[in-house]
Amino acid sequence: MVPETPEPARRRHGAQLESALLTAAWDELVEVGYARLTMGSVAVRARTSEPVLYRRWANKDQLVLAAIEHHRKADPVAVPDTGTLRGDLLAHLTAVGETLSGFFGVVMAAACSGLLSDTGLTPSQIREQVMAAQRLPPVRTIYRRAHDRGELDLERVPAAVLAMPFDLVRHDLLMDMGPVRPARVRSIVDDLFLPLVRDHRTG
Amino acid sequence: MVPETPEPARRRHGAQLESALLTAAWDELVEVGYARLTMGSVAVRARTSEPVLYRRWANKDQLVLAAIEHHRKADPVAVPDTGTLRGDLLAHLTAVGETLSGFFGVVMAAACSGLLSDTGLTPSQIREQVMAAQRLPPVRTIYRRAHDRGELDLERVPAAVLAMPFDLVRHDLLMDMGPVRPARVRSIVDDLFLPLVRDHRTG
DNA sequence: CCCTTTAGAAAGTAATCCCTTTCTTAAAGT
DNA sequence: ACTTTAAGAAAGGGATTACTTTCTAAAGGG
Repeated sequence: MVPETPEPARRRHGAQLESALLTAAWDELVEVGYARLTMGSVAVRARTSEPVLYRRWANKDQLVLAAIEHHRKADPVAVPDTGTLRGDLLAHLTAVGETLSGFFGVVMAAACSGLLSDTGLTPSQIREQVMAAQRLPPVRTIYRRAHDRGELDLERVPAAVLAMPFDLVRHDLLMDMGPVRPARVRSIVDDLFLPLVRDHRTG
Repeated sequence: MVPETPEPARRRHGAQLESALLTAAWDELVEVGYARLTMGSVAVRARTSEPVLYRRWANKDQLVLAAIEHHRKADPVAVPDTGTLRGDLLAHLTAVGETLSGFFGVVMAAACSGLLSDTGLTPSQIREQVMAAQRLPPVRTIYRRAHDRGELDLERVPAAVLAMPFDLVRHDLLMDMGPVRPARVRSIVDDLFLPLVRDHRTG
């Protein structure tokens, strides 16, 4: 008689297990949202049990925050160097649109629906904390390079112009919850951003 | 001996009561968010009891949807006529920023955190349904008038340019959860929108 | 090969919350 | 004034869920 599914019963440990737990939590967050995510559902998805979660994170909020942080670090947004301001912007905005697809929506929803209970932070504080890392740093690099090439005068172009492409991509991510279409990225760069920069050319 | 707070025990009825219930639900939604809004908390805030709510709405989701709809109808966004494109835009964007402050964030959070359970709609469908009315109509009027005055050539200005001011205001509303600062509105109009429109002047 | 650690299963506790039922009585309609 | 409707209070059912407790046995370290 054949034993029914011997089931190796391998146990994961340490970093490997922790990563699996956080990935399971993130997937659950994306699929059903913060409110309907339960410790039980995360445990089942990770093929483990609840105490394994509670040994690592004190409560649901801590787990969700860790999952968000883990996902952000796992998928860094590319900052390519194409040699031109237009190329850099197209590439980076596209990367942002693809990598962060879903990210903002999920974080916003979590931040506004109940994440504030235990942490004691206001929704704004959570948003600021979680999104801060994505907001400015990579942009600066691109504009700096363009400035050094003479394509852009950082002193004369208004800050609102520099922020606008990223504000719009963020807007689309929040509103449509999916990746930003390539035609839209091109429109942002060619119809909106570049004409405004040309007005403030050095000279 | 004075009777301790005689408490007139007046009962509200019909439309007056219903409006009070929906207002209470909206306030609760803004203050604690969808997840932590309970039928009990709404009843207490409205100074009534839960059965009064259940006689009108079958469940929490229906109540929340009705509250959102009620709030939207109660505060229509103004579309003033100042005589110039710039004036119209400044006035209308400011009105949007004030009137819809909190609105988008609350709706997004609700739509993404649990509102989809009973309705069976996807988050995108709910967003589309609730936000559709605010997205395009008033804008057309303003641009139409500007076109007729010769300030704008609707045929030549890219759609992305026309949508941009409203996309940005919506972005700020979603990110900052508060009214948009006047300086920001001016910057959107003067630093971003008008320069782009000037490039496509008739003639 | 022993020993420490901890994964994973099972079961349970306490609290919350949606929603219902029942009853009294204040309004509205005629 | 009389009837009908529904507001408001009180109490509870039933389901979910965050979090705990206990126990067994598998992994890793020496």
